Amino acid sequence: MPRLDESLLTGLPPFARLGRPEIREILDQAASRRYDEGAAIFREGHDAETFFLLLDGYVRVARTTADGDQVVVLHIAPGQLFGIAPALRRDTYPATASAAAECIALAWPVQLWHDFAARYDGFAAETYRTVGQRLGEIQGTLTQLATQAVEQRVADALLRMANQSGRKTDAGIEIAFPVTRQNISEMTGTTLHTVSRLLSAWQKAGIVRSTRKHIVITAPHRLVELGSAGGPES
Amino acid sequence: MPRLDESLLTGLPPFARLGRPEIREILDQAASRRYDEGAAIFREGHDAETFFLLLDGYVRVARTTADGDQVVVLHIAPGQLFGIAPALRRDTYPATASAAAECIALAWPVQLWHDFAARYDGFAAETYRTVGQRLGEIQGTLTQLATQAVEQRVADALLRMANQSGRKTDAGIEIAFPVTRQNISEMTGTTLHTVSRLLSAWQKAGIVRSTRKHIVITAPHRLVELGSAGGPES
DNA sequence: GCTGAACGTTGCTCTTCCACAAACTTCCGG
DNA sequence: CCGGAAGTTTGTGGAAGAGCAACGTTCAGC
Repeated sequence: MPRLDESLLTGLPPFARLGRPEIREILDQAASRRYDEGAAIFREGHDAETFFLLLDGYVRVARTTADGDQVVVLHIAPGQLFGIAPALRRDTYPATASAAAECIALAWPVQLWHDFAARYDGFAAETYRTVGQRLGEIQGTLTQLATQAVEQRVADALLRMANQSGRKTDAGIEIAFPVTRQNISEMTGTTLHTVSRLLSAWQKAGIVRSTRKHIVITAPHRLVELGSAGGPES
Repeated sequence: MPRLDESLLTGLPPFARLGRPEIREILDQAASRRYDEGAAIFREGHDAETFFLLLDGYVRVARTTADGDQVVVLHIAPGQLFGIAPALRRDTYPATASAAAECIALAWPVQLWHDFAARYDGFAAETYRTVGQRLGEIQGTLTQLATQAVEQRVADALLRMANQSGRKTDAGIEIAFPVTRQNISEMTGTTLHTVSRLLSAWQKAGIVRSTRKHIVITAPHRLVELGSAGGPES
């Protein structure tokens, strides 16, 4: 296995306060793994044996209900830790993670988590900051699901993805990983049919352009109007 | 102020591994506070200056949307820590907490949190376990909201409250704190009207008995049927 | 014992969105 | 180049549940 380069970790929040030697130590204990698009990284309920740092790609975290429905809880962007069950003293993963696009991740055995937390300054703090952010994000999604209409939720879901992973192109903001209508429906608690209709309508209105698994937002401001409140008030 | 008795904390998970002298230390730094039913304990977005342990009563944690809707995220039962923003490196509360029933809580200034975590064995670990549990709970609510019909969500909300705070009476399981239809609708993302109709129907069917702000579940198993799957499959 | 406020019930209407269905397009492997 | 799989589009009911409205009930304060 090629030796991993230290620049992979420098600058990332959990390791921000560390010097090269510490980063070297951490890297030397990591395994690098690759996942094809759609591949499962870990599954809900399984023993949490590993925690991860996403180097490249996007990870989708989802839960499955008793009757087989999927609900997408959040997305992980490059540079973030995930599968951090040990930080919350869980010995089992609370959700399923799969590669939304082809992914490269570093993996460490859970036992090392407490080591890292004890030994490396800022590591635990940053991890918990991340947990806090995700908790907030999930609460936000919950709130939206409870109060907003479908159109607003879908608009917001698009904007959230664009914010977290948007690539600016000449045509507008492009969501950087493959997304199906089905995926979006799983994020917003609706059906792929409804999502398809909304996207078609928005495309006709010039707000988005979409092809198979691929969405570009051409008029973000109009989507914001749709999402945050409902139609433009009188 | 009367000196607080050590028995208040012995046996509670965050302090389980501590001896009397440590518990004494912790208590001596605590302020005891009382809140009337409905009183706000802290508000979303305000500076997190204090964290709490609920001794008696029930706390409702909610978020408010831009257009004034409330969404109840979870309930806190006696013996649990809450307002633990510092554990997640937040300097502001992510939600609003108010007393669902009259409450007695211990309060400490946030600065002490890191002290406690560093000095007292098991304190941080137990706190994070709690965070993990709540995260799981919220994910569960999210999943339900995204996939289940209103009737099932309301049934489940009742059962959750009964599980967490149920008092067994001769008539059935009684929810130990005051709940309005409005409250339930805020937990389930529906309207008080719909909740009222459901409760009426269930009362006619002999599943619950309810009076003003007060609910007794007389046939929990039938509610479980309603919640977990939908009507009894052929 | 009144009065007003908070809480609860119920009927009706109307919209939203799901369910079902069928066809079409894009993509990939052989 | 062909065939199938995966993803998408569009149409047509129909049902669930929100919105609106009006009225009834319980309770606390004076």
